[in-house]
Amino acid sequence: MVTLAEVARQAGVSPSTVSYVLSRKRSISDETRRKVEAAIEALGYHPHAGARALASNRSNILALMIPLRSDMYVPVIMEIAMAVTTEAREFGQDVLLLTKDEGTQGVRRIAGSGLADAMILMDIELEDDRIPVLRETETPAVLIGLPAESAGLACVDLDFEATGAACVEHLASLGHRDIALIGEGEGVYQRKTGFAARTLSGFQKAAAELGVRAVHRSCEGTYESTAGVLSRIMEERPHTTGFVVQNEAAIAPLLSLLRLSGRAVPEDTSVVAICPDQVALQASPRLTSVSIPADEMGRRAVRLAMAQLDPTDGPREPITLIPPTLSVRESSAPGPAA
Amino acid sequence: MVTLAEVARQAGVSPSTVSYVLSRKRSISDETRRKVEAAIEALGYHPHAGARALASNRSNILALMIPLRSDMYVPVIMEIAMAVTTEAREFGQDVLLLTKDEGTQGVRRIAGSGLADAMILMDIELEDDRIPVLRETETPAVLIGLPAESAGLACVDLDFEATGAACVEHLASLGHRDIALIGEGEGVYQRKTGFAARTLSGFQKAAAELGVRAVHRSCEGTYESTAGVLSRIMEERPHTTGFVVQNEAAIAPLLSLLRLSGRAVPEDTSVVAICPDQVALQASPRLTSVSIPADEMGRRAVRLAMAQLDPTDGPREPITLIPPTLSVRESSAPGPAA
DNA sequence: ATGAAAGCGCTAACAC
DNA sequence: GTGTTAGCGCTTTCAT
Repeated sequence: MVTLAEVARQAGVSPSTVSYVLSRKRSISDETRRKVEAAIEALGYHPHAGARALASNRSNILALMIPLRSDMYVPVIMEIAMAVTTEAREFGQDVLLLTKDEGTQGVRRIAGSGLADAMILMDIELEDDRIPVLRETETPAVLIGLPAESAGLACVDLDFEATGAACVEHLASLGHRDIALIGEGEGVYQRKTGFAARTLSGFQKAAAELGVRAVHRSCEGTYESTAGVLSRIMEERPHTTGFVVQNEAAIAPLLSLLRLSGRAVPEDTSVVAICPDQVALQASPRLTSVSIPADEMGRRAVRLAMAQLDPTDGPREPITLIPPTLSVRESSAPGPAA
Repeated sequence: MVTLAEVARQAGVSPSTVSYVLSRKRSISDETRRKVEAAIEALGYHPHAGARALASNRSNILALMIPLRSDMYVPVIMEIAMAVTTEAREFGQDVLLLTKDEGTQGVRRIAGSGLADAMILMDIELEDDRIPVLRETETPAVLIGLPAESAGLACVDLDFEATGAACVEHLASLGHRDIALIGEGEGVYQRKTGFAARTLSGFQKAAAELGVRAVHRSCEGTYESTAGVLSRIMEERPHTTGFVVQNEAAIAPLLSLLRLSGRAVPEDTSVVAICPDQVALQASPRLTSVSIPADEMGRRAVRLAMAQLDPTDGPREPITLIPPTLSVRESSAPGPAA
């Protein structure tokens, strides 16, 4: 193993100089810097992570806690994880992957061991039991999602309330008067993950304001359950011409079912999805959608985490709600003339 | 921060004793052990990861390198990552997430810094440039996938050759004489990831042996490309009654298209998928499939990695090919009587 | 069965 | 602009 001391010897300087060349915490003459860099290169030196963590009290690791098996659409989680990892590298940080089933124990372990400098938590429940531990241990942390009580915590999330409203507004502006929200599975609402409820709330408020008749049904996302939900909606509200789909798993079945029942999209029926762009683009027809900005959420989470570690103790903005972006594609068109 | 020294003082023993209680590397009297454990509990002590890594030359971290954006089905990657993480915890290890785009640099960085004790690499290409670096740096490593030259490397993968064959055998045994393989996108074959080619090879050999007419078409997985592939197959081989689908993204479009064209599954046409069980189960009808044993692959990879770290230097088995399991469900049925 | 003490490789005062 | 050196918290000989 190549050590900093060896690099120093090879370069003919002191160990601390090598350290300072690396950390840029003190000015170094060009000549010295060159010698050191040459030695580093020649020896293929990499600082020992553990030694550095011990001496500096900084591990340069961000812990990311993600759901083990989730109701949420897996690609979204994956995209967030990749965004976090990529952005973290920009700050010279690595990412440690933890599963949510480690729960409060996991948070304690990370906080206590100095394994990570900060934590990023996903799948936040309204009354998430990890939050008190975060507060108690004073671990720098960023939540992706919104808990009931977020005081003093950094949070990032899509503005789901505005998202629900945006979908209604789009359909209403096209002249649809009867619309339906095909939501997440029952479990998601009961686990109080917040986002589904917030979408629903925005959906209902906007519908009320715009005078649009709106129904909501939760849906498990299988072909059968989607078929059941769809037929119930069409029985109760035969004039429904607009659908908002929140459960990504239900998208394919819904399109397939509409096609089978002879309702053309977008000629007879409009569909607006809340899903990653990738999903909206690969469907046929390409879907009008509000995208889930997984990449941006992940990157922002990292930046908020880094801000907490930074000495420049700027006032931490408590909650970052990313405004929804609705992209009009091929699945929505003017509805029945009123 | 609670240190081992504080625990020692509180328990009235020496620091080394506390260390030995933790590592179980020396026998400790029951009484001493109890005192130490009580102190640990009372103080909420967690060993400092960096200090431990420095002193022991073991980080208790496994690095997992996964594709950033992949041709492979995302849920499979995710499931492997989760399996690795879960299994790693069983060995007291944590998982560091790296992206494949860090490439050989990433491998060098990890190997040189002692950040991880071993690496697990996914998305292995036939001539993967990370492999020489692994050899050169003598980093303990496990590959999930099969490179062209695997000498001296631990590998885990599904036996895709046998998988392709198993699908053919199943369809042949049901009396299908004309079958088609809807494969991965062109890119996957060209990037030489091996698994797609191995499946094809097994498919073709088995077909030849069993006297079944077989075609293969690559498919990007979008609705349009699936439609194109399907219509071309049906033009060229109108008697095709059996499909094997390897590209998971093509499953939903294929089922939808078959339904539209009036071919009932499984009455008129049989479909066998190569996909995670979860996907096979949520389709309608539930699909006969060879499952991708993501969980088992991840767990085995961890065990192989741990075996390399272990002093008990048992002979390392070079390649672990997991035999395919075909589960008969509702999408396959007897074909045309010959 | 337990203790004392020498590092592990790096950072960051404290010198100059 | 550079060197000297005292730790960081733990593991692990070497003693007893």
